[in-house]
Formats: sequence, C-alpha cells, structure tokens
Amino acid sequence: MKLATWNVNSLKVRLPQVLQWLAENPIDVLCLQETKLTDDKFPLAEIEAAGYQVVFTGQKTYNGVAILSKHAMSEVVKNNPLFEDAQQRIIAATIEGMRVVCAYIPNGQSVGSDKYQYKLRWLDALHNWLAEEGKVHDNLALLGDYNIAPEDRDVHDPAAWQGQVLVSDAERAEFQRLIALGFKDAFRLFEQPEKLYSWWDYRMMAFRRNMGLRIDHILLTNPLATRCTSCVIDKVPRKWEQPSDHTPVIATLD
DNA sequence: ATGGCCACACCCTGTGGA
Repeated sequence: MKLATWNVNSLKVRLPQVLQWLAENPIDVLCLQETKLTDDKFPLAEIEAAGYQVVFTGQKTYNGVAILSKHAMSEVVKNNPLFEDAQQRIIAATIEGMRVVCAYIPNGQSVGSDKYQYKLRWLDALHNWLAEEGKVHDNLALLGDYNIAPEDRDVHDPAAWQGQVLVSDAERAEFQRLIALGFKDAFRLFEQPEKLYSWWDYRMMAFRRNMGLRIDHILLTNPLATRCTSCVIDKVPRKWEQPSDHTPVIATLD
C-alpha cells in the first residue's frame, strides 16, 4: 500500500503530470493540494479513466484538495467540522481501514500578519479535530502541504530562514502538538540523505541549487507507522517541464 | 544586487504562493 501527497499548484495545469506520475508509480492513495478548481471544473473523467476513484472539494483560484484512490472510499468529510472556513483545505476519507486526511495548511504569508494568525488558529482547530478523529480511528494518516519545516535540518539555510514564516517557533510548536497526538513523521522513521526537501522556489534557480524546504509531510499513528517500510521524496516530477514547485512524498505500508 | 517565478483573474497588472 503506497500513500502519497503532492501539492500540484493548479490541477488544470498539472493534470498531465499527475497522470504521467501515476502511470509510472504504483500509488494506491494520492492526496492533492492546491487544485485551484471549482468542483464543476474538476477533471473527474480523466482521473477515473486512469483507474482511480476521487473525492474533492475546491474553489475558484485558490486552495482546493482531492484524494485519488484505487480502493473504495467512505465517510468522506470536507473541511474541519470544528472550524468555520470559507477556504477549501481539507478532505478526509476512510480507505481500507485507514482514516486518510488530506490537508492544505495555510501558508501564513509573514510572521505576525493576519494570514499568520489564521494559520495558527487553523492549526489549533486541526489539532482539536484530529484528537477527536484519533479516538474513533486507530489507523490515522495526515498527508499534505503543512507549510511548516519541522526542524532546521529541513531547511537549506536555517540562518537565512531563522524566525520566518514556515519555520517560526509557533508554527513548529503546532507541528509538535500534532505529533503529540500520537503521530510519527514517516520520513523520519528512516535514515535519510541530508538536504532532502519537498519544495523549491521557482525563482533563483532554487531547485538546481537545492535551496529547498521540507514542508510536505506524511504523519502516521503508531499502528500505521509500524507497518511503514519506507518514506521517500520523489524529486523526478520537479525536473519535468512546467513543474509544480512541490514534489511528491510517498510512504509505503506493509 | 534580498530580486529573480508561476498561476490566476479577466483583460493588464495585482494577489498569493512559500
């Protein structure tokens, strides 16, 4: 069983790459963020033709999330029931006995801004909701674009990023509060090469210079973490023509 | 040189991303 997450930065633009990537990789469940499509524009037929069921919730221009699955999905929930939100950033489904939550956590723009306050409130509400979900579902997986680099080793230049949005203490504390619910960061279950990231700015030739951050994560509760045999970042799609600025993260479960 | 890019709306340059 392979679970993956990928912020595609517009599914309209990136659909050919998503289909190509799925054709080349045996993924069971793919969580997408930043689809940037209203539901009536979602490419349902193309994804079903590729052999996937799909659930999604989107809006015009911004945000939007989807779960693609080779297996049946049930108990689909859109958005956090504990958080009134006009922005479409969460979708969850039960798949093969796992509760899969796909999340596009707010960016936060800059520390202290209104969007930063929204990000922290949003994360607090996510924590509270997942605490409830954890009581009902032992097998809980939280995949998505967290917009948080948990530690300095997840940042290409920690000194330059010190205190900024995506790495600030308050954001990292919220990440640790999620971990404290009983999650493991799947990527850190294994020995990993240094300087492995999931996002690189389009500017400054950042990808070529590996000026990245690890901000896309797969968190697994213990029953799933013990089944997890690998977690990798696939840099290949970031090298394609017209790439997303994020690249997929994949966890394999026994 | 602390800025460079990309997607989107809706028509042309501003907003947001991270």
